[in-house]
Amino acid sequence: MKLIQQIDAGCCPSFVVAPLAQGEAERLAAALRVIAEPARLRLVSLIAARPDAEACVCELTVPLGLSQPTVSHHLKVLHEAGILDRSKRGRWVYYRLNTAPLEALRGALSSRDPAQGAAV
Amino acid sequence: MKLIQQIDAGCCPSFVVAPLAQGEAERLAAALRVIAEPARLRLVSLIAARPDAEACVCELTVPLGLSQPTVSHHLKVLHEAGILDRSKRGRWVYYRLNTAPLEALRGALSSRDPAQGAAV
DNA sequence: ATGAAGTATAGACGCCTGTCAATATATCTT
DNA sequence: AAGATATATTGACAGGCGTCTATACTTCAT
Repeated sequence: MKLIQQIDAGCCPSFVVAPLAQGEAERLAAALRVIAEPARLRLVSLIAARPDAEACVCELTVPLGLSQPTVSHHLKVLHEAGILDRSKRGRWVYYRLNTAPLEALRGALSSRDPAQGAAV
Repeated sequence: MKLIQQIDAGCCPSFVVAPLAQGEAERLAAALRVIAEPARLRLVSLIAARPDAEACVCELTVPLGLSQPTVSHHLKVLHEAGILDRSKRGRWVYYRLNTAPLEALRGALSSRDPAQGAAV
C-alpha cells in the first residue's frame, strides 16, 4: 500500500472552513508531513533556485550536507507527493519543481472558503 | 529550551523564492510539523466551526475520540505555536483560533516573493 | 473543609522515520 | 567487455513523538 499520495486539490480541503473527518485529516496531515522536514524544504528551495527550477541529484548532495542515499530518499518522497517531477537523461536524473501541489496545500491553510468568491 | 516557537512572519520565509539556510529550514519545518498531525488538524477545524471560533477542552474530547490528556497535549502544542489562544474562565479553559500563524505558513508556501508586488 | 469536576503534568511504551554503510542497478566510456 | 559514474535500494539503528494510565493541580459547590 502506498503511504504517500499525490498532493492535489482533492487531498486538501480547507481545515478552517469546515470540520475535518478523520480520513481527511489523515490525508492532509500526510501531505503536510512531506514538507515538514528541513532537508526536504532545502531540497525544494535549492531546486527552485536553479534555472528551469531543475537540478540533478549530484548537484544537491554537497549543498545539503547529507549522504547520497539520504538525498535520494528525500527526493523520492517529494516525487511521490507530486512536488518534484522526475526525468532521466543519460546517467543523470533531473528533478523539477511542480508548484501545483504546494499551491494545493496553501489552499488548505486558507481561512476563506474557496467555493465562495474569487480564488486566492 | 523551548522546542516549539511562535509561528509568525519572521519564522517562515518563502522557501520557493530563495534557498533556505539550515536554521531557516529547521524553523519552518518545526512550524509545519505543528499542523502536520491529524488530531491537531481536527482540533483546529473543530474549534474554527464553533461560535467565536472558541471551545473548551471538554467539548473536544468526545468528537476527537482521544483521551483527555492527549487532547490537552495537542492543545498545548497548538497554543505554544500561537495557533490557539488560551483563556481560563472558571473551571473551564477555552481555546480560540488565531488565524495569523496559519496565514504566515501560507505565505511560506507561496511561489511568489512577498517583497515584490501586492500581498496575497 | 471536603468532595467533585475540569484541566494539566509525569512517566512509560511503541511506532514512525531520518540517517547511514553496503550493495544493486543503469548508463556511458574506452 | 570491463571499468567508471550516477542513482536507487536494502537493512539497521537511534531519536522523536503520539498515545495511554495515573496523578497532581485548580476552581467551584455544599
